[in-house]
Amino acid sequence: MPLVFKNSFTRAKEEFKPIDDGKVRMYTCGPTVYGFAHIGNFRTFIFEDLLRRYLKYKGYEITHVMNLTDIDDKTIRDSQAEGISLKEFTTRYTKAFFEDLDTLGIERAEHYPAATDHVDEMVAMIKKLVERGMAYEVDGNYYFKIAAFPNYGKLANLDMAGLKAGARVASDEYEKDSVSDFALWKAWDEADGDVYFETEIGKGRPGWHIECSAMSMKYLGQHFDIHTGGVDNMFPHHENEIAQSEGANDKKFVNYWMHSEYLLVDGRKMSKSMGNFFTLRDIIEKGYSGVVMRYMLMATHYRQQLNFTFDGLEADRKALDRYNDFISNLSDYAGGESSGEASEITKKLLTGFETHLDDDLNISGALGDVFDFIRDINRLKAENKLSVEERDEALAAMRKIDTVLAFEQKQEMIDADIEALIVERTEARKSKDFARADEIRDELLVQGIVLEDTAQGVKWKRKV
RNA sequence: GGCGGCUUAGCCAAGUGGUAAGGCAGAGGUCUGCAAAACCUCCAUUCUCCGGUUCAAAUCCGGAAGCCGCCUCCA
Repeated sequence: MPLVFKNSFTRAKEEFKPIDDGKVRMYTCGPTVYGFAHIGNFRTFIFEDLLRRYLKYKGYEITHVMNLTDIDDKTIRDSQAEGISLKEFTTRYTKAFFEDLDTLGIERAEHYPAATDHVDEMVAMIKKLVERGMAYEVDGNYYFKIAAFPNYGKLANLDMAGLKAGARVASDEYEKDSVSDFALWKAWDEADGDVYFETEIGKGRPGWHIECSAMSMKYLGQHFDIHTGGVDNMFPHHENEIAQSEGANDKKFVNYWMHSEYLLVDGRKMSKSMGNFFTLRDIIEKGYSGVVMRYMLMATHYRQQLNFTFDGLEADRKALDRYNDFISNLSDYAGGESSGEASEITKKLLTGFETHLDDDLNISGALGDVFDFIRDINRLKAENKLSVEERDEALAAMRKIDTVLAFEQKQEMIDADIEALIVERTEARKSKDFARADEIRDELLVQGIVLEDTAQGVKWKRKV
């Protein structure tokens, strides 16, 4: 089965063929580190994690770059409001961002270049664009000349000639040749305070779009395989990246563009004024673990809008329990007689899982295969028709697909006092003191420990 | 005004021509302390509506309704 992706640029599903055999170079638009990232941001990062992990599963060697935007209007404004340096301010939120990635089980990219560390590369690129007649300077500001790039608008399918000069164009940009031209470099002004770079093209700071072009080129070359991001970045950001990169290099920039759809909350785009705005930290504080959020953000196909609700999160918690209970209970299973069916069932899981993910990361289909497998193996187990070898084969398959899903919860050691309570409860049950036993169980639940009385004795797990 | 997407069971969600995956909820059952947890079984003659093409349509074509988004802050 060939691996197929929907390419936003051609608007068609295409077989994935890397530029270099067995290797994938991909770029992802990362966060602007001026606050805690919200769950909509993480929907995109989870999609990219699924893509990355599945490419690795398929045996590709990945070079993945995610930029950190640590300079822009918002970072400057908010750091000044706090009276701390831009660096101190963005370092705080960069650290928080990596903590959040860990919470969600998102695998690290190979490179996380920060914009402020790559101003030289951006300046070089701007100079090149000016030399080639693709950019011009007005009062220390540099703009990209869209008229010099005939393909502009091709990604977003916009006809620039038909665009109206809308009310949203800022009035202070009157000096541009065309309202559509975008800033590559912003000359220093008083509002920037001590935030500026002294460079060959003057004192100022880079625009947002140029950083992704300059940094992707530095780490991935002028032409690479996959560029991802949220749909809202398609225009103008990615359109501008194409214009800058191809304008500077005269070479195709990216082979496959992949965009993830929006996350909505209660059917609407998140906004602070609507009261439906959540950071990952808000969700964690409400008692959900990162892996539940991971499941929710991942379980709906990346090109479908995902409506976030707490009811949905509860349902996902249960589904995730089923996944983890299966692995845990199967690991504890002592094995029985083989019925000869298990190998076929396990093979079906792997085939189905791969066939679905090969089809533009059809995760819902893949999860359907996983839950089919869980039911089929549980049935054999209930009838004692699963041998030790078959059990291990099934577990190995689950571990294999979990390198992509990363849903499995390893049960770390529990505290001595919790252990003592579990022992006390077992004693209480022996002496038929069920009131005390239930009291202890409820107490442990508050601490996030769920107990299960099985024929082989008591089991515990952490609530996810 | 221009461009794009979506509408499948109570909720979430796969399925792009061959007769409706999966999860949650619900019902029944196994185990058990008439418990919890876990596990098993059942649960859409039908895919927003109206036409059309076809031996065959949730899937293709035309039309209607509703919802979401993009058109220079935005994952």
